[in-house]
Amino acid sequence: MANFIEEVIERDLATKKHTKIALRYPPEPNGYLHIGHAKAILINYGLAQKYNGTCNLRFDDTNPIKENDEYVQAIIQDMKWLGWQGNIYYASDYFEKTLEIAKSLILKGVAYVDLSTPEEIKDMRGTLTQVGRESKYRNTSIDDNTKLFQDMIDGKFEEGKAVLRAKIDMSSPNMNMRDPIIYRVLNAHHYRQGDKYKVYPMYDFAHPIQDAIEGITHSCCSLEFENNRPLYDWVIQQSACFETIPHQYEFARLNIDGYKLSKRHLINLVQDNLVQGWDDPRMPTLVGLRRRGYTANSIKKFCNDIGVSKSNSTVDIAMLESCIRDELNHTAQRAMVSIDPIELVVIDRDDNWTENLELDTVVDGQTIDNSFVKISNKIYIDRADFAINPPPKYKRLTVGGLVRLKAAYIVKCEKYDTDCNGNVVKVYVSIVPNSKSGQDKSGLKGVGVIHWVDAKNSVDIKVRHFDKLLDENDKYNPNSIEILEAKMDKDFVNKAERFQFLRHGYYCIDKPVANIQQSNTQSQLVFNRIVGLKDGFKH
RNA sequence: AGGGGUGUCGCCAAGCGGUAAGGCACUAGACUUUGACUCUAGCACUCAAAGGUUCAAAUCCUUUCACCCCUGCCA
Repeated sequence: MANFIEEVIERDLATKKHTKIALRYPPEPNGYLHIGHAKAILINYGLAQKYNGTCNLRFDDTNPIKENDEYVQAIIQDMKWLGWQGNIYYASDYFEKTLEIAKSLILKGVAYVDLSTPEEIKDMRGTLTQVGRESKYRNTSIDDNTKLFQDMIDGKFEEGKAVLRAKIDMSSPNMNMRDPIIYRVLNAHHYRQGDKYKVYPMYDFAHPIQDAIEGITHSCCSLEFENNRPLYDWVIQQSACFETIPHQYEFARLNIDGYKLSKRHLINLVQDNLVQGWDDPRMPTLVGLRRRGYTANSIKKFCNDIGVSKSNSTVDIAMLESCIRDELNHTAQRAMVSIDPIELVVIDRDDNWTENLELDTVVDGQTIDNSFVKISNKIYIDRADFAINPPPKYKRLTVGGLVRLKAAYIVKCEKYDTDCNGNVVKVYVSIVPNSKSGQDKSGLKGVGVIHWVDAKNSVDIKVRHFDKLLDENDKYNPNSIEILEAKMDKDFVNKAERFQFLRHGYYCIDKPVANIQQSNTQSQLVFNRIVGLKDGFKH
């Protein structure tokens, strides 16, 4: 089952239009990559792999004002994390060639220097329903244009005083074809080229040239560039100096319900300190997702599942969650962790009582782990696992009720203590005889099971639960992070990075992504909840 | 004198004239020492709408409607 781009490639390969395909992912280094970029990366790199081609990483660094090396390094790291391999190029390395082509267009009479003000140029462009007007500089002689452009290159014009324009059609219904600007004067320091250049090419001019230089066969980008394709083709055609003629194909960008996938928006969240940084676990950035605990494989699976099409769509976050659950269900270390714990005392055992119990993990009928846990007469259970007035179908501990302590015994609740506010602080239970896990002769069936943590063997941890960063009005959701106190068996803490905390969900030890400075350094162990378990309990 | 795209289940998405794949979500049940996993069953007589062509239309034609993109010296 091939998507529409694969169909094009298969046809091009079958007709020998190309014997080998070449793709590229061309980010501007002006921010961190997010999961929407992962989709684009995986489409391009995935296509290259599937058809035995190549996929370059090319930094589209034609606007020095917004770009820097921190972003370059971060992007390289994220690309590699996703499994990409290939060559790295920089658009700014092509500036000489780009300049040369611009000069040739002047010589061909299809480019001219316009000395109009930005306002005049905007005014002359017309509107969506009105044709534009031709600039008075449109018919300057080739010699004068050549000299004028050299003056631009030499820095003889201030910013905004001169631009190089392609001479196409001021009455085109496509605004991009109304004599688009292809070079502008910029007195900015370029993070790689320094102060070498005073003029910088515009995306529409530079991009097709970059593709052609690298021999790209299929230039895949997102839908909003559809209107730029005629200009892309125009530049390639007018340049007339390339062996391979690249073609542009557009696909819909990713939208996820409850998230806003735009660099601009994410950079604001970081700058406004609404999040801790680019790698905040709530962020849809690749570094954020990674810190949250998502694996590269789960993101690949997700991008594969959502498909490639040209229709604008918004994917349910449940699809992403399903991908990581599916993976971690088979790979995550299981551990019992008591969140918002209350004390539970076994009244018919003394302080010296201890047993070593076997905790098996069975998934899909397969035993994937055997661990051991100690128990004593003082343990912790979740506050939510005890109820004085249980709701219907409650399968946990109630006054006078029975429940099995996972991997241990069935216990009966004898009594409980509350504090002055009526909150339960301690629950007392007795052990049902002959009910030990694995050798149960009690004859009791259908008893609910809850997890627990041995008090003597426990360590305090914090767990962080996350919700959507934005509310339904796209405003910051202050409840997007919740920090809870919990108890964990200290023997399990270092067993893995990613856990399934039994009956809770999948968690990952919090570890700031390298390269990114982290403001809060906690001495206490912190686990991020990647995603909760599906909950079949009908409340 | 506007142009370029897209509309198939709650959400993605196959389908390319021969009688609506799949995934996610959801519902019911089985199993269960995780209310998880797994299993079983259910979930579009209909493809934005209306006409038309055809033995046969989501697929072809016509008209209409809705949504997205384009008037940066951003990419």
